[in-house]
This record gives sequence, C-alpha cells and structure tokens, in this order.
Amino acid sequence: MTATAPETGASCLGPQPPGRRERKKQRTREALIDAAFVLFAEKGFDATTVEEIADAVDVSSRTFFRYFASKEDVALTFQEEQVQAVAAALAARPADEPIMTALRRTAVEIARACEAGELGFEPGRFECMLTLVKDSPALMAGSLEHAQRKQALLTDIVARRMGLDPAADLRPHVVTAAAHCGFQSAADAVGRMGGTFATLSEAVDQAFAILENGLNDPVNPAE
Amino acid sequence: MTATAPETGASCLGPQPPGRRERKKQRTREALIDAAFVLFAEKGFDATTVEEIADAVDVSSRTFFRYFASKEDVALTFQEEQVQAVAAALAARPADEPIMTALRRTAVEIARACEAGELGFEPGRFECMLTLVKDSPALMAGSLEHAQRKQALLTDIVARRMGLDPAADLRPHVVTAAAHCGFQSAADAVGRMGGTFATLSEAVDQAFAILENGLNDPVNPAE
DNA sequence: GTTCAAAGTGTCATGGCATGACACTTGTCG
DNA sequence: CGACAAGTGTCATGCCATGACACTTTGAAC
Repeated sequence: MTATAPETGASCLGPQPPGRRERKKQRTREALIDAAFVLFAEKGFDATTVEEIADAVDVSSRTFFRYFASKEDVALTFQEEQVQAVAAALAARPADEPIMTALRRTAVEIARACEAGELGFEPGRFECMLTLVKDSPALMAGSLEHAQRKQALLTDIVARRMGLDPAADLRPHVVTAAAHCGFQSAADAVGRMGGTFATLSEAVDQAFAILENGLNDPVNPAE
Repeated sequence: MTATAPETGASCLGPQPPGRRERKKQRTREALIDAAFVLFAEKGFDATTVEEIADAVDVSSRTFFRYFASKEDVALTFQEEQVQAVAAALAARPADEPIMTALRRTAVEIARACEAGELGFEPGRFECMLTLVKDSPALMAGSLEHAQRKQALLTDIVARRMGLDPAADLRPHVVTAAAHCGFQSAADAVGRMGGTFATLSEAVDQAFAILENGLNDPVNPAE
C-alpha cells in the first residue's frame, strides 16, 4: 500500500466530503449568500441586482443561477434549515403532550435557536432577514410561498401525532396552518411594535398561548 | 336632444359614471380580465404571456400594464372585492357575538356568496381562480401576498370588536391570521380531497368550527 | 505522468415581465 | 371649432431567468 493505491481509499478520512471540488463549491455558495446579504442590507432587496451579487464574488450571473433558483432563494436559504429543525424538534416532543402544547414548545425552542444563531447562520443575519422580508413585497411573497410548500411536511407529522389521516381530515391542516400563523404573527409583531416584545421567542410564546387556549383539545367531532 | 346643450349637463343622470371615456375604460378592463381567464384556463397561468392577453383584446401590452400592475394582478382582481365584502359582512354582525363565532358566520356567508357568484363575477370564474392559484406557484405567491396586505384592514375591525389596541396587543392579529388560515385551509381542502367536501362553504364551516372550539374566549390574559 | 470523463464555469443568445419617455389619437369642455 | 386632458401605441431600457455550447478545472484511471 505504500504505492499508489491509498489515494483512492478515502475511507479512513470519512467525515469531510471527499473532493476538493465540493469544498470549493460550498465556499462559492456561502460567498454568494454573504455578498447578497451585505448588498441587501446596503441597498435593499429590490435595488440589488443579481449581477452585482455575482460580481462581488467574481462569478458570472449565470453561475449565480446555478446555485440559486432565484434572487429570493438566496435570501431564504435559512428557511430550509428552519423547517427541518422544526420537524426534528416536533418529532422529539413527548407523544402525550397535547398537540398545541407540543407545537408551542417547539416553536419557542426554534425561536430561541434562531436568536442564538444555532441554525447555521449568525444571529445578526436572522434579524436582517426578518427586516428584509418585512419591507420587500417580492421577498414576502417568496417567503410565504416557501412556507406554504413546506407546510405539507409538518402537516404529516402533526397528523401522525394526532392519529388522523391528513388526506381525509381537516384538523391537522388547520392546526398546522394556525401554528404557522402564530409564528408569523409573532415575527410581524416583533418588527411592528418595537418595545412590546424584546425577543422573538417571547412573542412566539405569547402568540401560541393564545392559540393553545382552545385548539388544545383535539377530541371533539366538530359539529 | 334637439339642441346641443343637454350633453354637458350630466348632473341629472347621476348614477352612471358621466363620461363615455369611463365606460370605454371599464369595458377594456373587463375585456382584459375575460381574455386573461380564457387563456389561463386554456394554457395555464405561466404559459400565458401578457402580450397574448393584450393581443386578444387588441391593445398593446404596454396598455395592459396601465390597467394591471402585474400579470398576477389580473387573476386576483376578485380578491379585492372579496376582502371588501368580508369587512362589510363582519361589521354587520351583532356586537355581542364572540369573535370567532362572528368570523365563522362571516366566512360561511362569503363562501356562499362566492359559490353563488354574487360578488361581481360569475360562479364558474371563482372555481377557475381556485384551480389557477392552486397549481401556479407564482399566483399562489401573489395571492398570499395580497392576502397578507389586506389582513391589516381586517385586523383593525377585529381589534375594535374585541376592544383591543392592535398596536399593543397580539390577540387581534393572531385571531385574524387564524381566520385567514381557516379559509385558506378550507379552500385547499376542497381542491385536495375532492369527495369529502361538496362545497367551499361546507369546508369553511368545518374549518372554523375547529378554530372556534377554543379561540372563542378572548378573556384570558395569556400567561 | 498522461489521459479521460465529469463537473463547474463563462459567454452568448433568447424570452418574458415591468417601466419610462414621447408622440399621437380621442373624449371632453368652453 | 379649438384647447386641454386622458388614454394609447411605439420605442427603448433594465432585470430576471433559462438554454446552448465551448473552455477550464478536478478527480480518477491507467
């Protein structure tokens, strides 16, 4: 094995993605995200062009679109991780918790993680994102659409937890949608009424408290 | 009509918009909407270009944008009337009804009106719209964004009804958002589970029943 | 090391949405 | 009829997004 063979056997290196190519790719991707956020913060989302972002990283705008499907996409990457985190956190909650209680604890947990920057992006960036989404209609639309698509994933988890068939029963859909609204309302509130809530997690907790007061009991035939 | 004078004096005619210009404008606008829906139904939203819509009415695409801010806009005109109708219907409900009950009745009422084609567009067009929105991401985004913006209007009404200050209290926002989610979930459900719900109003009633079971009691300090 | 295939990238070109500028037509009023 | 304003068409521009093709880099095989 002193010869040429070992190179192919990357088996012992394990953890890292084997190639250098992968790493380079990852670096480009992150550089694009960084540059995008700097420019967005500077000039606003709409006023920033894809070309500027690409130029800042010294790639062509065509390349930008090989990493991100759209300009909105680059600003909303974090939401992907956020949804995954929510799904994982919800699955980890004890099965005997009432559904809205479980969702409330999950939501608060995630909100705290966002504030602490534990989801793969710095805490400051999260705030920045909230601001951007708040005052760019295009981003708002993208964000809502994204959330809408990801909601199906959570609905399945919620339905399983409630022991209901999501294809036949409205309840899991309404519950999930309400939870999403709660989070959204809380995020809005933090931006809107500056003084009232110091942190997102606080607002989230309060929003879900409101929901919990009645969506809690899943066992009623509804009419 | 023997003389020339009467023409200027439109004062006595009253109800109709005085000018012929206004009427022509209105006709063009409606023609654009009609043509758009025909084409959308034929080829789908994304595959239809603004130019095709404009050509069908024999105006330039530049003119199209003088009537509608975007291609989404023309498909979502009805939502404007819908929001107005909701606001009016909600304001008309007895003041002693619990908020979610009032919202439920309002929502069902509006859903029925939509089905019956009582909101300024034919019933068939409403169904068509639901379908379009359902399977065009772009339209979905536009619809959500539109709804988001209009939600502020309803929040004010809800807050007044609850005797709360929307600038300082989360509750009216959460309630309004939940109501909107209920309507949305119902609309989705009608499209998704074909057999379960015959009509939108039925689904809306059921979705709001779920919400009503606990968001009903506004009198608790929430933590 | 040389060679090869694949992945990543740049350049060019296209198409659609959206908007600004300006001139022309058409209605409206005096 | 003539002046004025509203509505429209045409031309031009900018940006987003995508397809096609050629060139470079990377990783692996000989």
